[in-house]
Amino acid sequence: MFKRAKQNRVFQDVVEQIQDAILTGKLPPGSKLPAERELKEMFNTSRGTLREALRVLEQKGLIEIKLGVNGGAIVKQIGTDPLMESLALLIQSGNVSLAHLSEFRIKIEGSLVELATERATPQDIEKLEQMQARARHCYDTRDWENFLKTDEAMHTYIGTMTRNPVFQFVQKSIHDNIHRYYQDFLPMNRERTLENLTDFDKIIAAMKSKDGAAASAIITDHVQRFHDKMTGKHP
Amino acid sequence: MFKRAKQNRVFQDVVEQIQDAILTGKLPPGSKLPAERELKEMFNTSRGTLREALRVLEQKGLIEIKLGVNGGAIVKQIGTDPLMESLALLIQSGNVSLAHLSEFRIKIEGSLVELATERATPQDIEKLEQMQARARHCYDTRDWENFLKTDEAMHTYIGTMTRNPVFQFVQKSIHDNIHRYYQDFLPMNRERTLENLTDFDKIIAAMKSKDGAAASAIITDHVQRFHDKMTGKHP
DNA sequence: AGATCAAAATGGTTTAACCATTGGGCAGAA
DNA sequence: TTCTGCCCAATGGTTAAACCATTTTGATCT
Repeated sequence: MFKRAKQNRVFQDVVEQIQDAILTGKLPPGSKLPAERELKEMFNTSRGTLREALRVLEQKGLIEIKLGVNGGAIVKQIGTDPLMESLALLIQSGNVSLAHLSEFRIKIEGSLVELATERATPQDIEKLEQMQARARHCYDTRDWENFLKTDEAMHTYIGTMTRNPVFQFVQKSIHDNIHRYYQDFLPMNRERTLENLTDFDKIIAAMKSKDGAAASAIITDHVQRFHDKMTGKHP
Repeated sequence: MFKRAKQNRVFQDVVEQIQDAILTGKLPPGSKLPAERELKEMFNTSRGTLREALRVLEQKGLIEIKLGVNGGAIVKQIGTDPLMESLALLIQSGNVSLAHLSEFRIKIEGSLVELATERATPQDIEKLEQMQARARHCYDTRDWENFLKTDEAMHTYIGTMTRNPVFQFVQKSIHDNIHRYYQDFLPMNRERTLENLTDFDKIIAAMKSKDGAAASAIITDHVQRFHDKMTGKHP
């Protein structure tokens, strides 16, 4: 019949008011909030309490705080950073294992490539081919570090080709979190890089012929092989 | 050559130390931190600064703070709540649309059901059939509210059948965030509920015969139809 | 003009006090 | 004895005032 009376901590009220103003666009990204000593007056609270509210907003990724004169709280463009951090916490806590993540990635990357193939423009294909050429050059000159960077950039670019930020975020967060823990076990040798090159050749070819199913199958297999190698070395 | 010297705000150092202790298991879930006035001495800092650190840890979902005597900061089991909150922020900010979410859901739910089918135990099937019976009873008595609850419970249960928390989290967060904004447009009528019942009949049958591809196709179509109806009413 | 330094604005930290909530214990009534 | 009501102490929540650290601005000197 009755709901529990709301526990009202002052700083939470401040957080809600500012967050509301940001989400409704009254405080657009890039705009600066008044100085702490002014805000304190506006909210009729103490500086300590106000600062607790700012800490929360900062942690949520809604504002960024700069030092010095003309410093202060600046409204940020909302991004995926806090999401990534939370995910990393989940993984580090052991509530989610790398095997779980990897399994998920294997499934999702197939769908992602399929969607990317459907929506690929000629410019996209061209861009991918340029990147693939760069990767091949790295292979020829045995520049493994840049090969890895290019490889990652290609995966990321395929993510943007979906034109769907959810796929992009999920791919990036899964990829980052897997590699953060696996990179020590990444043996970069001729064999593996060549395999990578061949796979991407096939994927680009499948995309060119608009064969989403084929592209999906290739990348699924590609990611699966990576998964097997890593779990083999790190059981 | 040199990295920028780290901006060391005192409260950040406190956050890191406590977070470290939690993640390494030195502070297991359920354990209680010392009182603020003790922690303040241990870290050799002021209470205000210490409280800023606690606010951050609270926002990260690592601790929970209780009031009164015997109150204090209690280490929480790390869960998906902060992740869900960040995702909700992204959606509310307009950086991610419901169409994006829904498209993602259509893809992921298929993979999820496929995996669930592979791993379904006879007990799982039995559980699903019980829930389906309950849903049918709700349909017969026109109890739409409980029908919806049962429907959601079945989706969630299929998520747990994957035995992979990543699938479970992604499914739950996507589902929650879609329904939070769509529920006003949910017309619960005989036709739609019957359709739901029929779909689940088919899915359970496919699971029984271990036909993951079929189960996947059915649920994908199911979710797609939901998506079309919602976007039709709310373009 | 350019270099140098001082001042002011602003976030970061400290201190000390008081308020609010909660749980436990104690005294008195039933 | 047992229940009720009250008070007390521990603990988080809030306030106030001061000082420190960083950074920009601009005035001054060369």
